[in-house]
Amino acid sequence: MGKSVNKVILLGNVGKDPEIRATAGGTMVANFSLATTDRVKDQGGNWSDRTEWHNLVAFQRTAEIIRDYVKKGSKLYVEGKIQTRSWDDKQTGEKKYRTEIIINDLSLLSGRGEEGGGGGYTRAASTSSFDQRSSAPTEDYGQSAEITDDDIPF
Amino acid sequence: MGKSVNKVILLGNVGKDPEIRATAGGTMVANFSLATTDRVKDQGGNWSDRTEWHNLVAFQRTAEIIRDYVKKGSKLYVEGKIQTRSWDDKQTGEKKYRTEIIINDLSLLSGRGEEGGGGGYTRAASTSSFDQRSSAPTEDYGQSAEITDDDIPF
Amino acid sequence: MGKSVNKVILLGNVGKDPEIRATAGGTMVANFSLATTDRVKDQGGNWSDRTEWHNLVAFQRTAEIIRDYVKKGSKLYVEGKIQTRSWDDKQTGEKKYRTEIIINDLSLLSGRGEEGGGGGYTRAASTSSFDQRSSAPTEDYGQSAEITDDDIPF
Amino acid sequence: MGKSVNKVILLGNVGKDPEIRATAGGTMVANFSLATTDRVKDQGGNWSDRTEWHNLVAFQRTAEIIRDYVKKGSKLYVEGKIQTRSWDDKQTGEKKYRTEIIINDLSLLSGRGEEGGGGGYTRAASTSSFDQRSSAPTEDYGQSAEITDDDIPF
DNA sequence: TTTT
DNA sequence: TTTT
Repeated sequence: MGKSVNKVILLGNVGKDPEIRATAGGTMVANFSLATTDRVKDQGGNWSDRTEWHNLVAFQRTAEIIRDYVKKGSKLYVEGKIQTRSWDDKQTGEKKYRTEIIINDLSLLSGRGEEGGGGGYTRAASTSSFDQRSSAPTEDYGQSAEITDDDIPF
Repeated sequence: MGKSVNKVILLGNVGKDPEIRATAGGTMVANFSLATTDRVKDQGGNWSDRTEWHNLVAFQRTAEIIRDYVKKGSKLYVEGKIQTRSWDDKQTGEKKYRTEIIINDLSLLSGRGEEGGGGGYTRAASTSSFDQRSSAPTEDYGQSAEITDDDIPF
Repeated sequence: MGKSVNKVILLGNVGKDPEIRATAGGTMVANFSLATTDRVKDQGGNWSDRTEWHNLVAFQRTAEIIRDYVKKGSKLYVEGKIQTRSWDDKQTGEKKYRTEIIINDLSLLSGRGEEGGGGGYTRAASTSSFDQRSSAPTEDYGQSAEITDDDIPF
Repeated sequence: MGKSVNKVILLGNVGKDPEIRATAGGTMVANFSLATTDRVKDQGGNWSDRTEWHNLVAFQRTAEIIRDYVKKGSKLYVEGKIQTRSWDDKQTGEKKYRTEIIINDLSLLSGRGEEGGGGGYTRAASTSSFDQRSSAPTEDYGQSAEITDDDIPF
């Protein structure tokens, strides 16, 4: 039949310091919210910003990275999937839903203030780096490779 | 500061025929659910499928395309963004949330039964098609371009 | 510092039957081309289609799946990363480049003719499926959850 | 038939100050290279970094943004599509290929040194911001909404 | 609750 | 050519 795809890409800012817990079974869990902001036209036709808050969840090793490096205000790139959990509210007996993004991969782009533009989580920087190409491809194409109006795709 | 990113990519099957409406202001709206299925390990360590239902919403021209071509069972590729709306429940007075995917782009991959593997919505098939290259690039590289163990990135 | 991201998403049709090989080291490799088609405005201001051919490469288990299920004409969803290899042309002594998409994940959306709209590679369909919700969320929200003009994000 | 998809997502660092030109037809064009770095296992089984250089191209308004805000060292998030141009080399008569990423959308994440962690290109910050939800969803779910081992998707 |  |  072919697999399905459920993929989310977010780039935004963390709203609060993450909450770190462990389940009864001992799995590390990190919970936090991430804001993305959209420019939208409101009813009056004016542009304004609309902030969307996403509930993010990470497990195990990723949860540990979040515990160690992610704070309120951190700018984050996240890849994940959408998952909606449901339960019956004890008070009202109603079914309730909560949609969360389960993080598969993340990249810390910056933190607040003291962290400046860096301070990431990459463990044990590698010592050797091998590029297969010695020179930049930018240099090595002739006159004929220049983009002309014919190449413009619109 | 840099913009934020809120992007969703889904590939799955439509749960029911879409509901098509217009708002009071006359904007066409399409609502439907899309299932994606994940292979997960359950508590017993066995693999099983977990189906996730996503609430999709489309507006205007995209809503019309959905009205005309999308049915229960259709396989769809969708690009969109996550949006959570909230309101106060009239009965209980509680705040309720509903997370939806606002569709930006979609591709109909197949319908049910009679539509076989085709029958999409692309309007007015183009008559001319210009490929810049006449043959598949697969052919045109020499012996030295073959992948060797050194090229394997793992 | 934060990791970087190199991600490609393609949905298109396979140009020829894949070539399957093994490296000297015994790693299975699959090579094939995939076409995606863009609608672009040409110099005369007319809309036309521009087909882009991508060089895809897969290794190991993914290469085996491709060997078994992917054919000329197959419609495929692919996730991967961009990689450019280079070598010195034996004839001219020039540096040559070849950009390829290394497949990380794929979904077979249909095959040619006889396969109709299905016949994928998912092994051993699962017998149990647990949805946390029994019905489509589309049903279960009240009047107040309906989208109004105020909810439209443009 | 359904449309195809050709989408690239990159997050990396700019290798040199962009080159800004205009075509004969007056279209603004920006060219630059972006590095992404992958952690790969080499032949000896050791982890090392492999840097991939991508050729990026932007047109019109996006080219102007790049001219004004993107520099050598800038960290960038980019969305685009893959395009391979070809031409006949005047010297050797051989067919040559150059694969480029045509930028559709970008987000400046930071520059070097003096730019600190900000200084983006978003024009005319909006004055009003309307969130539909007054309080964080993080707070407002009961005990039963907590993630347990049953909720963990692996 | 974030960020500019 | 970048970045840590």
